Amino acid sequence: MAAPREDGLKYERVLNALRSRIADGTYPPGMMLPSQSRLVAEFDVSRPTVIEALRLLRQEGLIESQTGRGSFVRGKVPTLSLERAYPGQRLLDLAESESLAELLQAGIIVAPTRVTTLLELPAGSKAFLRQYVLSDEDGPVELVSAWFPIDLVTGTKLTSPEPMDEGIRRHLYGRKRLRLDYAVERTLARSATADEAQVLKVPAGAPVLNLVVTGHDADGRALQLVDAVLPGDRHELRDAYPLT
Amino acid sequence: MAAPREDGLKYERVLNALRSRIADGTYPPGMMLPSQSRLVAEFDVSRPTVIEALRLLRQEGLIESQTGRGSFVRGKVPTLSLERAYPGQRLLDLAESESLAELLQAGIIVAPTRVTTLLELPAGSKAFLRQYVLSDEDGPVELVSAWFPIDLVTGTKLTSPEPMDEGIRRHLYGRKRLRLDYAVERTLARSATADEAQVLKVPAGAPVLNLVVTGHDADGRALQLVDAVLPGDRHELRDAYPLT
DNA sequence: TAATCCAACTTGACATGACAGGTTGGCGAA
DNA sequence: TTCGCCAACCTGTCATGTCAAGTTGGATTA
Repeated sequence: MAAPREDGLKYERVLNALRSRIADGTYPPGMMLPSQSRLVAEFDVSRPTVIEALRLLRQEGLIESQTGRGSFVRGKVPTLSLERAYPGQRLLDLAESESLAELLQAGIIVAPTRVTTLLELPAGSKAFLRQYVLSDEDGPVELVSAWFPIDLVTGTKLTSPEPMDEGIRRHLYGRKRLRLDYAVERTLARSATADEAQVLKVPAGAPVLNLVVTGHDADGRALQLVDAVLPGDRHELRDAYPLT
Repeated sequence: MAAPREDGLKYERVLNALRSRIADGTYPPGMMLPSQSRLVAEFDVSRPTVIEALRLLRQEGLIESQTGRGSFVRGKVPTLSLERAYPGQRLLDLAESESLAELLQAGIIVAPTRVTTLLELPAGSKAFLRQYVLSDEDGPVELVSAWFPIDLVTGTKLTSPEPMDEGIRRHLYGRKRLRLDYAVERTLARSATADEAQVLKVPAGAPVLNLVVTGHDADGRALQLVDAVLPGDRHELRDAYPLT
């Protein structure tokens, strides 16, 4: 009666089965799923287990349920969505695995006002900067600057120009007991600076999309700022999600 | 033992109580919540009910749970997040309640390529456009264009220049049985066109942030396109969310 | 024929009980 | 003193059963 721990969780088995039936068209959009009691019979699990699987499908936007009627397949949200919804989340992760990036500089320099403001540092103070460019086959597509308050990085491996062997987050937690808790993401359009234009190989003053993401600990203190600049006319951010 | 339907659901009572204790600092960030069994005793509900409340708190990013240890209060995500995560969702809603907006035009005109492509219409075809400007005390801040395929709006009240008395979505569903199922959102930076510059009162060619949101039905057909242009240097999109 | 009522389904909300497996702190042995 | 073991907690998962409430379609009635 208890739990077959080996081959995965029961609600996951139901979840995966239903998800793939939706994906391969066995249950086309608009169709009603088998009722909960029917699923109970088919998968030989209890109703709460079925309900858990349906809840997750609903959360993924794949189905919707109406009491008294049933659960129905929704249209296909072009995958991705959900987990990778926030571009900024990708950026914070990126600062950890900079595999395909070319490091431009790593060092302590005077931070621009925008950075000191968001990191809550005194104006004119210095901060640690790691900056790199991401490219695809057509050339540079993204200029990423990761800023850290100095007191966070002194005595850590962040200051060395070599790639990090462990993630930044784990590193900060190990050394300073600091954990990122939430992020604030700002999106704006502006003209490229001369430096940016040169690195990204766009005309000076060309419109660029600028993402500024700050990572905060549970007390609201800003621990990290990642600034991404991408050429506005050549790249766009795309995101898909279900409507309710 | 069954259900006091009148005064709200039990898991909601627990949820609200815990949420307000987190909000008012009774449970400060980092603190461990009372264990599930303690909450069962305090609220006089069953454990599944407590678990449901905790699940929702976790989903809101307010707490995090570790098996074997307990549930812990996370830092304050500056509210909003969650529901209002997608700027595009706001835009699709906006097209329904255009209270504070000034209507610039409403009519059928030849659609630009970008619009016909995304709405999957033949190049050069006409489409229905409703266009308005949103302003705040400093002047115009957003130029919004809502496009619809012609066959969707003929015979509906959408073509009249008066504000709609019922929402666009409900209207479409009532007349044509069409339901928006998911949205695709694109964010890019570009230079303002002459028209846009004039309406938004920015210099010609100034960088603008451009959101293009398409609403699709369950079959993937694009039913609606909303294009928002905002002056890049004066306004930014901001979003906050928990990190996991 | 048309309106009404009801039985059969369906989802949602809970209670109770049970076991698995991670975490922690204290106690006793080396 | 230090290491290792173990009992006490804690969350996660799952089964079984109950009741409420919305929906639907067919039988009954006016």
